[in-house]
Amino acid sequence: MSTPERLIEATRELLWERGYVGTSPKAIQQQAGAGQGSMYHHFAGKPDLALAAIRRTAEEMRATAEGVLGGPGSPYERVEAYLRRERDVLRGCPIGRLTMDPDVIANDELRAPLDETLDWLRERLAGLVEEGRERGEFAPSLDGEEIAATIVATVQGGYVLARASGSTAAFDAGVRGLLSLLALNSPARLDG
Amino acid sequence: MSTPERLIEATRELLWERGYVGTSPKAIQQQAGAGQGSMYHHFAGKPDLALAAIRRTAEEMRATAEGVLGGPGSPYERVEAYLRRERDVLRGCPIGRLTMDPDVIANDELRAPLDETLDWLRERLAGLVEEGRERGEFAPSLDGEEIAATIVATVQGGYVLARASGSTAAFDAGVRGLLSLLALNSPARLDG
DNA sequence: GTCTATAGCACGATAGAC
DNA sequence: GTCTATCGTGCTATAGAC
Repeated sequence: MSTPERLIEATRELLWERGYVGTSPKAIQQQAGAGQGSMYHHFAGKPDLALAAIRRTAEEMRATAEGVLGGPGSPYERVEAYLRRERDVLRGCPIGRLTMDPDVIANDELRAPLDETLDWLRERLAGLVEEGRERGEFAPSLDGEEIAATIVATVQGGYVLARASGSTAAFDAGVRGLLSLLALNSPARLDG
Repeated sequence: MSTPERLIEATRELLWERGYVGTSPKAIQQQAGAGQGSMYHHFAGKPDLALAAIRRTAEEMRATAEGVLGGPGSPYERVEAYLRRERDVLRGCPIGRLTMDPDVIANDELRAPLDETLDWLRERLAGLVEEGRERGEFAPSLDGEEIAATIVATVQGGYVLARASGSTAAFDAGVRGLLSLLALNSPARLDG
């Protein structure tokens, strides 16, 4: 792996683990096995490197989500697959966690990938919910964009509950609760 | 206000704004208008001061939640009042945001208040949901603890969505979506 | 109780040799 | 491209005068 590659990967790991404020250039260099001068040769500085890392993580997250949301099954089944997909729950969401970082939020360039990714996810889910509503899988009174926001928020908040308690139980409970609510008024769903 | 008081309040503000990793003793001293020696006279160090600040914020959050959850109205109405209560959405949750702080999660003493507070909140809501279910306000198939986890997660995740987008819209959408799901199978609720 | 002084180290970045 | 050296600043904390 090339040095810029290793620097980006090291930054991705550290941003996930410790956030932007908690990640130092020195730590990145050590994790990447690269020297000081090497890092500053390939990147303008910490914000520049973080931007590359965040963009890659955002792309990866979109691809992972699309893999499930664009997969087989009815809209409800795909939403369920998204909610139940395997996650490193106690590590949290590598994109969502950055929203709590003051220096990321203060920098529009760093914030943009977060906004775009979560916005894309909500719109993707909203379309799926609308489709499911037309099929009678979801109650007609539901609003696709609102339910999509609830779904994404439940996942993001699930990470918070899990990390606070040091256990994945609360995340799983939140997901099960949401699925039970979504299954209401959906006779087909209560069969299985 | 006494010096220890001012130091705790300054720490609460900074922890909310910048998290534990992003908050320095120097910044605390400046915000509190206290000197270096003064801070170390009253507190053992940054973790000790943070613990006092976090405990106070946790207590305050419990009291605020109890004010709504223990208020007037049916269980559904009290859950709705909790979800719709005024919040400083773009600032995020002063307790929830700390779960993304690696140094807080690594320190059991600092993590404990977060765990206890969110756990209390979930149990309080779970009891309310169970009560509402017995009254026919919520579907019989729902599980109190699961729905409680979904409610708290929706709020915590709503903050994430709001901060990513720089707007409160997504938080509000998530709350409306959850309320519409909770109102399903509750004929009384669809009247109004 | 509060102050200033100082410690030892890490921060984020630049300079310039190789 | 990568290295070491260095910069000026800020970190967390201690010491000791007042």
